[in-house]
Amino acid sequence: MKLSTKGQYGVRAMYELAHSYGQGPVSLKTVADRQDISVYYLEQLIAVLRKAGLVNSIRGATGGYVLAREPAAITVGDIIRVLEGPVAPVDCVNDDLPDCCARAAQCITKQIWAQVRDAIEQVIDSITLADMCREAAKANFGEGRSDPE
Amino acid sequence: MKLSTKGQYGVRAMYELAHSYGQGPVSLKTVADRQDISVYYLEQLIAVLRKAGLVNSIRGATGGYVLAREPAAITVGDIIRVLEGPVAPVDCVNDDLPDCCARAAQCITKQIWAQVRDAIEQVIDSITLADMCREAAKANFGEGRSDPE
DNA sequence: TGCAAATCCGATTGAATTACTAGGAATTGC
DNA sequence: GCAATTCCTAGTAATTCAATCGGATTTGCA
Repeated sequence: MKLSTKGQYGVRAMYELAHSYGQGPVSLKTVADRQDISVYYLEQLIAVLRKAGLVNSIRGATGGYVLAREPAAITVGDIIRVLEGPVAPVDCVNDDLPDCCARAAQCITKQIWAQVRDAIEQVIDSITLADMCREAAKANFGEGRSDPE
Repeated sequence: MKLSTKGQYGVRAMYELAHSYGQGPVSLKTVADRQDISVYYLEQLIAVLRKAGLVNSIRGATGGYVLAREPAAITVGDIIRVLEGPVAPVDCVNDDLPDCCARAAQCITKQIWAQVRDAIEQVIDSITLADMCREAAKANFGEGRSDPE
């Protein structure tokens, strides 16, 4: 039941873009430095996010990345699904794979995994990047993360 | 966010033992046949469950396995934790690893993962093997799974 | 007493995944 | 034209997954 670093790093990187939303593109190097992530690795993750339409890129010298939508319109669930795939603990409750299990009909565990999936989705689909920014602003009242650069 | 087959098979195997609870030991071969699991593989999983005190074994010719507690006293969460480890989506909200992340203090994502963990736990810790047997009995009213052997 | 059925235990293995690392091409602001 | 950036592809060491196998030990039963 682990989330890989793809999802973890992805959410942190997207938060960083949300944090600077409206102030022009942010370079990957900046994001990587602020969140302690390898630039090379982050490069791959952001490519997936870009292809999924969650971020836009600006090439060239002062280029970087920008959220494709406003922070309030992107949820943690959006990011995780793009980077980790469907949030189904097992394939038989993954709607993208309708008939993956021959035992589905008589399987007693299927409804349990569906409940787990729903519980996870309810959390991650209700938290937006805007929510995260709000939380961070509240928490850092007077310390640390108010550095102007 | 996937559950490995360890957890899936483990829950199904434990359900099978619950299904025959009070009727003497059930051999691994029987469990494996009924749940379409490799006996060799299941052998490894049941060994873990035994060492964790969830099942007892009876060796010898008519031996097999028996739940160590009554079905109502074993939850899906018990089984998953034994076979898959702590249900923390990331290590920083795993209570067994107190100081695994230097960024914990200023990390905005930590509380999200804690919410995900809690949501999962609320589901799997509230479902017992007895619940599963009850559900199965309800569902199979008149079809299939009432085979006398 | 011996056979068969079972649990036990440890080793191996092919495939996939993870988390990077690296190299180099293309784009663009200054 | 140079430096900073995005873009694309490939490689790679380590780990985990999901079995598979061989053989030792225990025990019920004829």
